[in-house]
Amino acid sequence: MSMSDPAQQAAALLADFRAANVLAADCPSRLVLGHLTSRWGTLVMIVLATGPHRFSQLRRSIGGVSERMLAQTLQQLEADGFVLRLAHKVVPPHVDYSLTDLGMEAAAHVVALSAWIEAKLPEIQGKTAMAAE
Amino acid sequence: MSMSDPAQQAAALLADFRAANVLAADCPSRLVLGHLTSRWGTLVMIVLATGPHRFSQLRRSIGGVSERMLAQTLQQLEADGFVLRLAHKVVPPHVDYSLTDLGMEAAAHVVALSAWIEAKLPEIQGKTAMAAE
DNA sequence: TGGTATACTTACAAAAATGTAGGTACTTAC
DNA sequence: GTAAGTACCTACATTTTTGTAAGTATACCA
Repeated sequence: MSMSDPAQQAAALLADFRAANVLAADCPSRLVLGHLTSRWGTLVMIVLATGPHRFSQLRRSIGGVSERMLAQTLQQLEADGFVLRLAHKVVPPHVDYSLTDLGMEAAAHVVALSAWIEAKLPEIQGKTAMAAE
Repeated sequence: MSMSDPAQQAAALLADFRAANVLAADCPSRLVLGHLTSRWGTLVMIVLATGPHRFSQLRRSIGGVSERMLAQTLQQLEADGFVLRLAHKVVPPHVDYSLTDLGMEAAAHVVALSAWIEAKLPEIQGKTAMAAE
């Protein structure tokens, strides 16, 4: 558990040469991965990949999100630079959400994963059989 | 909120022609997506994508996992047919975990996403600046 | 004889995520 | 004038997730 393990020392040393490593507990990439793979984050990216949406449009598109969670998720994705928020100064409010270039790249991966799952679901469920949860 | 909205009815109708849809709250694909994008599920897939591992080997490779969470995560992934568990009947126990063919396909997407994040982290952090959380 | 290692499971507790309900400010439709 | 729509925020309660510690059975090492 201490740093007397040579294998651990070598791993720590290697980490310095690597920009980021999701396997390291304290690597910032873990946070980003967390945002992109969060319960609602993934779905928001998938919907925005089809084009810009307004807040309530997103809410209606994503089955089960609450306003609170949608707002929170959008803020995280905006902070990471994946989502662009464009508020028109009118009343009632009108806000458009869209993907940045960075967001589009990220979304591509997320969309690919979810599309794969949707396509393979029958096969996956076949194997799962009666396993619960 | 009721089903009197024609747009919602159309969406519901369309869903019947689609095998699976992660945007629907009750679609089973959501569960699978959840397993693959869970905090530890993603990391397990990433490590297993590099080859078979034993339980404690996985535990050491993935910074921060507890035994409890690793065991639970592996069971989910096994139930979905992504991971194969091979227990040798010896004492002390020896169990090998590896990806099934299905698991390798799934892992490819997860690995692509995490690799992209690792590569783009500097750019992402640059945009994030001082945003917390 | 005691400590370490393997691969777990279980009970309990703490932490984190999420939902619910209410409020804001204003406008259009009925 | 009343209800609904817009895009949120805040407080509070509940649910879910996750961690911690202990236990299981056996064998190897000193």
